[in-house]
Amino acid sequence: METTADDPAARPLRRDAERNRRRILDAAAEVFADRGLGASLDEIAQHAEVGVGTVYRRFPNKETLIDALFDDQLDGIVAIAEEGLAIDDPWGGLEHFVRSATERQAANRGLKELLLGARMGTSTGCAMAGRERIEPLVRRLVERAQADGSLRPDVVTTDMPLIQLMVGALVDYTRDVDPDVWQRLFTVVLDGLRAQPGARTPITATPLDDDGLTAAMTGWRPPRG
Amino acid sequence: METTADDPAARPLRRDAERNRRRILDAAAEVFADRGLGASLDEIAQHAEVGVGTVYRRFPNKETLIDALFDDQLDGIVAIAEEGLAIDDPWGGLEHFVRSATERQAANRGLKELLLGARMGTSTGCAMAGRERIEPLVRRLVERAQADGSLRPDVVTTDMPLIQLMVGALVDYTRDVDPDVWQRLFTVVLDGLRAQPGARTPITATPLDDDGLTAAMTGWRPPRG
DNA sequence: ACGAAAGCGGAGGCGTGTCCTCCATATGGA
DNA sequence: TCCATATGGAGGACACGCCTCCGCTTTCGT
Repeated sequence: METTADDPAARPLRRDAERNRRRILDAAAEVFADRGLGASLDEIAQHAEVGVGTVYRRFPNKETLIDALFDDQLDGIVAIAEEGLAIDDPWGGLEHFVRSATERQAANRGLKELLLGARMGTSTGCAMAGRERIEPLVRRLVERAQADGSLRPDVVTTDMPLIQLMVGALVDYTRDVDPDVWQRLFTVVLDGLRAQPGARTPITATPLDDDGLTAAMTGWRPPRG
Repeated sequence: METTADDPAARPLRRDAERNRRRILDAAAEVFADRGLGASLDEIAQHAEVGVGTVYRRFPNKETLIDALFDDQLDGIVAIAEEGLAIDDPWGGLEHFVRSATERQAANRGLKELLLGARMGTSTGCAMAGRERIEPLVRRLVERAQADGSLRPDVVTTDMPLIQLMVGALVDYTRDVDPDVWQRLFTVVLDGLRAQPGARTPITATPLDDDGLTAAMTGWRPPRG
């Protein structure tokens, strides 16, 4: 019980091994975040300045590594939903969740892929568990905002992940050109979700110019999984 | 000038060759439409009940085949934009364009990829040309609807392709489970685009249930290009 | 200080999947 | 008939990803 509650009969790792373990974890976090889960372990090893063999010694396969990395990332999303529920204003709570969750997915391609189930045959299992934890919270956020009359009554809980998906695609598409444009359309979507369309929320992010659009269309690293 | 204005000094193809050419074109249209441009020529050959060699005899490479196929598909999109401009009501015109174009992309994955520039290194060149023809028409649709006070003034022309992209991603994600769910969120987006949010447009398509959502998340053939 | 145990790197095996070529064989049509 | 034209599909060339293997290095308890 000296390390953590990780492995019952586990001697602590040798100092160099522990150091490399961290390097790998850090590198993997970085690489998965901006390349997606399709990133190869070779790529991660290189980024960690470590041999592939070392990666495989510590994490028997890619899935294990992903699980190790994203468990707490998923907790982060759950926490966001809980924060949303803690906000008194139902619409504010819902908006907080959708916006913050999207921001996090904008910053982390791997997380997005995990949440939306794209990529990876068996989806690493831990993703499923995460989604199951999130779903009831979102349901409550939605119902609360509808009861309150701020969210249009004809949307349902399952529409929310689809919105995340849409905006997530936009994020992937534009991130290299301008990491903030997605907020423009996000505002539009949010306005479309309101039950009482009092006023439009002003769009603040600057739009893409023609060159930017062309750049987004042509320069586009396919995800691969 | 007996075939069409295809090749200046071209003898007509032998009857069997011509027949196969059609088979290939038809098969390619079908396969690209529902698998995306990433579909392999082997796959197309098989679907056309023809050897791969035959495909390559007629179309020296994949790009040529794609160009041959999608030139008029792009014309179709241009035509939709023109129809939109022919409609008196500016909002109606814009909506006609966005909705119809999206429908077409929903029915044709290859077309979507071509228009949005995902996939294919050089994008086949003809895609660029197509986009350049479409852009000014869309610009006019947008400006007209804004002058008229029906489209919110803070969106710009370059936002339109981004909307197509978002909804297109949704379409890809859900098509196998329920080909119509995308219309739900499309309605939301459209409502968010209106300048005067008089009333919400009712959402008509039925939502995904939990199982449907799970199915969409797990069963997901990656595009590959 | 020293030796065994733990760890390391990265070349390379294996599998997969694509584009495209090649050539023995078949077919259309003058 | 006869040959230019066309066919099919095995397989070459290549790229890429996951993961293993093993000779060498480092750590750490004694």
